Amino acid sequence: MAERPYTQIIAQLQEVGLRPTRQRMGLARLLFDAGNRHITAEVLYTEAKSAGIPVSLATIYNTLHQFTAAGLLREVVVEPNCVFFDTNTSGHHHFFFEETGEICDIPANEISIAGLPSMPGGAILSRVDIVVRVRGG
Amino acid sequence: MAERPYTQIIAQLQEVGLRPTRQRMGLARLLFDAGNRHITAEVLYTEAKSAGIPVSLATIYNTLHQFTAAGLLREVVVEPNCVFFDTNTSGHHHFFFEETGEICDIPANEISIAGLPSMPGGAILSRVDIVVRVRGG
DNA sequence: GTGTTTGCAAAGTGTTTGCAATTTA
DNA sequence: TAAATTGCAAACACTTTGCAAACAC
Repeated sequence: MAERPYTQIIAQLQEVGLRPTRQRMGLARLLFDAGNRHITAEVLYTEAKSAGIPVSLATIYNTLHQFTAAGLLREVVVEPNCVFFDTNTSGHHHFFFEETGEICDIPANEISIAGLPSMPGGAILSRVDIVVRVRGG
Repeated sequence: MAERPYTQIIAQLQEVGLRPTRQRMGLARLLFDAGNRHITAEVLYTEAKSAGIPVSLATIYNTLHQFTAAGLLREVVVEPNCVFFDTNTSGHHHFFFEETGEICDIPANEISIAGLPSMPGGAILSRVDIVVRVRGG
């Protein structure tokens, strides 16, 4: 996969109101230039280190939350103490492999909800998360 | 609501292979004698204290996990650092109120999945969790 | 220059563990 | 009495915070 030009990464960050700092650009490249990813803070930190991006764990957390708030990432929580950040922010759902603790996307056309429940008085639908938990495979 | 006789609580615990200790019986009463509940470890600890059940937080965690393993409870994880234990273990789903951090049951007949995805090679379906996230209400 | 971002190390949160004392059967 | 259970306090993993130095504009 060819690297995106820096100008494009800079534009992506500026569009959501984030200054294109060295750390954010490096992390954006790791996150968004390799197809859909489901990554934890620790793993991203390790990857950043091996990629030679000078960054601290605190900044990893800051950046992941800023990217999430900006709509570049989606947070996926399946198990206690296991938070993934998903680079696919479009409506889709996940398989969760109970043995390995990993998740993967369910193709959008392979699942849907029949009959959304009526919202409890006055509530507004925000999002529907479906997790299909599987063993083995 | 009339209290269940102790014999019934003892039987319930023995059925799943747990010794009916003072702590487990007290917690079982708090958990199961008040309809469907979605409770956190901390809240159960507080309730146990006010109910005069002599119990430590470590035992709360042990007991919740033992009850879950025994099928008396179901663990529901929606947000990082927010684990609920649900006394309703039959197949059903949840609303999550983003502002208050609370959850509540979705009546079973009000939601269902159209078209389960094909399992990734060799995997066996364990469970499907649906969380309908709402704001306000 | 001014305001934002970063890194460090410390603090925080929720949960688990090790082990001696207690309780159950 | 033997085995299971409990409580305490310490350890733990993960995440957040405070503040000074570095950086972007």
